[in-house]
Amino acid sequence: MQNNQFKKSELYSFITGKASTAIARRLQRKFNQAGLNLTIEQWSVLYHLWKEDGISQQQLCHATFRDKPSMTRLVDNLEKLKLVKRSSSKDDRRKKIVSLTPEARNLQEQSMELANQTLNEALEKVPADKIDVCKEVLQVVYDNLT
Amino acid sequence: MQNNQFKKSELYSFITGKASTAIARRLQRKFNQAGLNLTIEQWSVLYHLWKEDGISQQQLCHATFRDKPSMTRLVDNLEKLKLVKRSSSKDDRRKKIVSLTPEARNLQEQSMELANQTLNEALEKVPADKIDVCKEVLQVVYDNLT
DNA sequence: TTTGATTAGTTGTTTAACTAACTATATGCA
DNA sequence: TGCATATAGTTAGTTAAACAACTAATCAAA
Repeated sequence: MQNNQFKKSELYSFITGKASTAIARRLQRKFNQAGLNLTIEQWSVLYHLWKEDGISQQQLCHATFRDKPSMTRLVDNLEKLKLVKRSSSKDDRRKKIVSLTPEARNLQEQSMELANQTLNEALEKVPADKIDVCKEVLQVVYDNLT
Repeated sequence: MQNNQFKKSELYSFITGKASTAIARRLQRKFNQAGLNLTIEQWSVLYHLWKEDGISQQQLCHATFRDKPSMTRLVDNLEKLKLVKRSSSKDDRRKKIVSLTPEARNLQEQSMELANQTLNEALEKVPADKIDVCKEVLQVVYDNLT
């Protein structure tokens, strides 16, 4: 079977996502050092809102690959930090629309710069073509399981 | 810069480890369906003990890429489940040696089979050479950051 | 229209991650 | 030897993830 060698040797670290854990820790440390009072999980929600503001919690669940209770609490905490506001959708009153505050917009440039730095450090000495293959494999894995 | 394209398009999902999250969720669901009362994190500790029984918590921290407080609680919970026992090292009384119980040894075969199934499902249609490249990239990322 | 199923979001509970602060033991050097 | 430092592990507090059970709103079909 084609994948046997992979499974035997690296099964565990693939499952536990050591690489992405390492990236997230590095980024979190950069946030803390920069005085950004923001968790990576909160940042990941803002990241999608910067791309498209005013989407529903459900859409954020899909974008961030988290379940509904997790998103409820993330939005709760972002609201406490005054970085987002909830409002009910006029089309569908079940939906809560999550919108960025000006304070959140001010965080975009700095936090994205730190994220880019982190990825540069993570991918140092990795050739672009290998990164592409890696991306592709991770995408297929994700698609296979969802 | 070589990595720009990567960063722009897939930065976020690389950081959040969507692929490894998907794998872990699938495996957890298999454990639950099989009636294995075990979290993936607990399993990851047992996994290393199956490879080498009777190592210290610190060694488990290194193997699983977790910090000391996390390991304290994981071992606490594994002890409650009667899957491991702590004992003090005779060489160094600061060290707690973690040892498998017979019950834990009984879980090895079944859980590893479910883990292998999960990886087969995850890596379906992914050619072996691409998996190798992906592994290599993830290893370099990990090494770059630790 | 009314009833049954679906969808959006919330709440409660358990487990885990991370930081900081702590205890206890071991080590190394003056 | 004695004291500073480092190491192993624990405890406390906050944030987050997963699951189940729940409320409220919408939709669809008889």
